[in-house]
Amino acid sequence: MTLRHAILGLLSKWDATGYDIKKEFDDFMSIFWHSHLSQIYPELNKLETEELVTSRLIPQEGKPHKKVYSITDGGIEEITNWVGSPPEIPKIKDSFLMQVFFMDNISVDQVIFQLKYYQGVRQKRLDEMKLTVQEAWKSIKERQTMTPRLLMSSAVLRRGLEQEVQYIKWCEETIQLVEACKSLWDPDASLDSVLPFEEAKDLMEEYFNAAVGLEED
Amino acid sequence: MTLRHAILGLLSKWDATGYDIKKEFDDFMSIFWHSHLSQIYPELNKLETEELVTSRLIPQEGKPHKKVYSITDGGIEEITNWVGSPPEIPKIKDSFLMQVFFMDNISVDQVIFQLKYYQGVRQKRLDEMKLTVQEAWKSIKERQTMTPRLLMSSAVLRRGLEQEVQYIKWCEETIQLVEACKSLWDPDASLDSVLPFEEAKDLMEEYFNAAVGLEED
DNA sequence: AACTCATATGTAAATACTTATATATAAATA
DNA sequence: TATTTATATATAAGTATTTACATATGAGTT
Repeated sequence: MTLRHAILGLLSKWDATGYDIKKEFDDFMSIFWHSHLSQIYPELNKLETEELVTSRLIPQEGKPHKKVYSITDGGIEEITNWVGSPPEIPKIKDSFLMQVFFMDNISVDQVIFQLKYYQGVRQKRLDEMKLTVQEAWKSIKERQTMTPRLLMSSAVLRRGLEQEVQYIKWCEETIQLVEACKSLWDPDASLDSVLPFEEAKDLMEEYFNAAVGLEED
Repeated sequence: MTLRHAILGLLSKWDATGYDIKKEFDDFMSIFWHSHLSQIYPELNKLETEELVTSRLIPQEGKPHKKVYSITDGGIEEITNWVGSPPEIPKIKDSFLMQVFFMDNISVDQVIFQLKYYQGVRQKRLDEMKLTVQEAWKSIKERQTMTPRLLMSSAVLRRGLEQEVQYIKWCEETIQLVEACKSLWDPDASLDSVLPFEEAKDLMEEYFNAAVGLEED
């Protein structure tokens, strides 16, 4: 039921085609949503039969015709109600964290490789996002205006950015921890090469305290 | 295709019933995964026909019988391959961030209310998680042993914790920003009560820099 | 005494989402 | 020149997920 609100929310800002909506999803909104055209088009149809949106056909030369959707008063009411309704904690599906959770099944070197690889992928994403922010920031300064709309989308953008920054930092610190605890993986290690528990404990405490105070007694 | 890996991963640690797996999902694994029993049972059946797991019936007195699943060599191979396969950035669906994105449709007071409410919900979740960590930590110190398995699940746990901490901090700082920019919402405000652009710009810059350096020129 | 919760396994139906296919043209790239 | 990409809409088929239903018992709560 959230896809309809993603669509209505966008149409409360501008008129748009299904294709436009998809581009918006893939661009800025990818921080918190995604969807395929094959899901967007039927949803727009449903919204039209429910009279939350209306459409008009716009013929184009050389390109396929456009079906431009506009929001109705009913649609505005629906999206406004939803935005003000009690928020829920989204149920996460993070397949990489799941891989990490089961990484005791592979070698330390593989673990470190996976973490480094993922860190790189996230870094690339962060770099792209930073470019977007800088462009947006430039145009805001040129226009010399600040609006609630800009404010709220900036809040979302900051959340997206800091999420990337923090994931990268987590990768880094986890690589360090695993590197320091390497000998735990080796069952054939001689006793003096095995990590003593006290040392592991200290490393872990440091690792946790870098992110959250555990205030334990 | 990830549910099967969640199940196989768990069965690579211990034998379990579908019911046990569901509890594990709802408990520790909720940081990165969730699923319903009505999806877990059919998936276990599929895994059995593919010979990645085997099952045996265990009758119980007073309670329904148990169907305990064990992983096979084929299952171990499958999960090991998957854990070592190239990780992908999960596509996020965060309906709260979407609500925030469209919050220019409601009043400032409602915006602040929504943010405060969500912060509270997240805080409650963090408090629960902290309790779990403290218990786990106590038992680790009692057992005086550290293993790759414990290490990797600790890494996931830390990620979960810091995610909560950061979301709470984001709520706090966003509330402050919105509070400071309140006058933007009021179209009837007299000119001198409207937030000047320069002031808004400074507030925004501070807001972004608290999380990420934008290194702009 | 009636209701809810935890244990335990399942099926059925409905919804949501992904992947593949179909059509049509212009522009850009290999 | 052939392929890919972008524009634009749409359907079909398959997979994944959620919600509802069905059954059974013991323990705890209202």
